[in-house]
Amino acid sequence: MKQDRHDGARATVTAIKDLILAEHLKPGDPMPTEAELVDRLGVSRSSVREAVRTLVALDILEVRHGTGTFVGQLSLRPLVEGMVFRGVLLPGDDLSVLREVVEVRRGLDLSLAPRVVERLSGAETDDLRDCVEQMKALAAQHTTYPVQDRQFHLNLAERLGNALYGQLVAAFWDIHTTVAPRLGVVGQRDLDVTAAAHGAMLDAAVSGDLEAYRAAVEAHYDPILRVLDERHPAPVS
Amino acid sequence: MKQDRHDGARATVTAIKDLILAEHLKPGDPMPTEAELVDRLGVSRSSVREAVRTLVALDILEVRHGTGTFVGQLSLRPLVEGMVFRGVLLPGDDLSVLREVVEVRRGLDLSLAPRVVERLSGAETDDLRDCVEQMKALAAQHTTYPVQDRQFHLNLAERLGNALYGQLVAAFWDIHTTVAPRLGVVGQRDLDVTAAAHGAMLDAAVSGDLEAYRAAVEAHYDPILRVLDERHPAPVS
DNA sequence: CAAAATTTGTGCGTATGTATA
DNA sequence: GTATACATACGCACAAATTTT
Repeated sequence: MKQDRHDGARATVTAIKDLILAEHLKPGDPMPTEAELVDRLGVSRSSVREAVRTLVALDILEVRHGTGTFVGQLSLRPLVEGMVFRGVLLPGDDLSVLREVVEVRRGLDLSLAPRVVERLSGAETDDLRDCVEQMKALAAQHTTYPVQDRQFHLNLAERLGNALYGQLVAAFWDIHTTVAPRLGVVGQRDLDVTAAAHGAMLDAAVSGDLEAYRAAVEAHYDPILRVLDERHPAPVS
Repeated sequence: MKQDRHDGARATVTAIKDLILAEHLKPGDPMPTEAELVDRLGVSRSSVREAVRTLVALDILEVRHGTGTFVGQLSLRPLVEGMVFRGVLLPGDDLSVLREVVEVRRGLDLSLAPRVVERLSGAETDDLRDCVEQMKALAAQHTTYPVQDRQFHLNLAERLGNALYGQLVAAFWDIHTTVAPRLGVVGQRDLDVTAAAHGAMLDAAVSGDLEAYRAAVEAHYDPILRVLDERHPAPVS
């Protein structure tokens, strides 16, 4: 080892990670107690606790008060937390961070288009159909539908055989919907347009029309991008 | 408030975040000292330190020993660290995590294709040309070229007017190149193919040929995906 | 160059809150 | 309800790194 006695912080973090790998622990498995980690790693309680804090922040560990420490779910929650803070800290004159997030969301959906169409053409789509119907009904009452919106994109991503894609879609959905209200971007007026866009995406996908699906995705993100344009001209067309 | 005296951990984290927002601090700005945070937040030094650890893990804070604490760069480093650990912890029988990462990289590049072609057609591309030439030269000597590879994708993303896209591309490049060696995925035999694919991407972009660019992106990721296929059949075509 | 001041890093003891048996 | 095990919080003392005097 390069550092036996010193540099406890970083060394302890990697030591705990190595321990997880060496014991072949999986998400949800129990970790040794703090006291046992102190013994096995040869560092103080403070160092162990601070290292555990670091790993909890990354969702590599999970601590349940009074119960114990467990291997975390390795989710993208750290990405969401960091990007949300970035969004509110660096709004920019043109809400640039929020714009970039929306553009990434559109890019993710567009890059998934071929697979979505392939998977959904002629398939069972009751869950997605339900989401769209609820959205349209709520839009008619001038009510927002965040739950249905998120569920729609999640159900879509779940059918692709790539869990990471689904988690990225969900993560940027979370970032978007958390940052937008804090910056005063509401966009309540386009509820009908957005609900209809979801329906168009679904219709295009089940009928196997790739280009129509791509167009529907564009229409889905058009309202929010126009709201951002009203505040400041887009840096790109 | 539900927790006035207790729950110092989470409360202190948000208190520090609120402090950054209230003072309008930007990345790189100095933070109050630990002692001052103890006074202002009314919690113990241990709590402050653990909260700071959490924020350092998210790159919201940065600590320099003996100097002080500063606002962090809010980068995607936490995403990289988490995904790398996920990649080595959950390799799966089919190296599924690595496959998903590569597929996301391809998706990002494909979704950027229209913009790249628009921006590069007839533009100055000396830096990108240099990268490709160096790659080809190194490939001829059967040498890997990770630096040139990363630089190519970064230079590409930098021209798009969306910093987040560039950081995502760089982050998943880092994840890919960190995880692949640990799982024994080398792919040294396809150095020529990959170098040529970069050249083809550049040629297609400057000539404004969107479809040729898309094809070159596919060719770029084809070698690594074939290597993954050899170990286990792909879950999707 | 050297000493002092400042700031973060580490270790340890103790008291308290919380979940489980 | 009680006991036990565990995590959480606090405070102090000292070590290490950096900047300033």
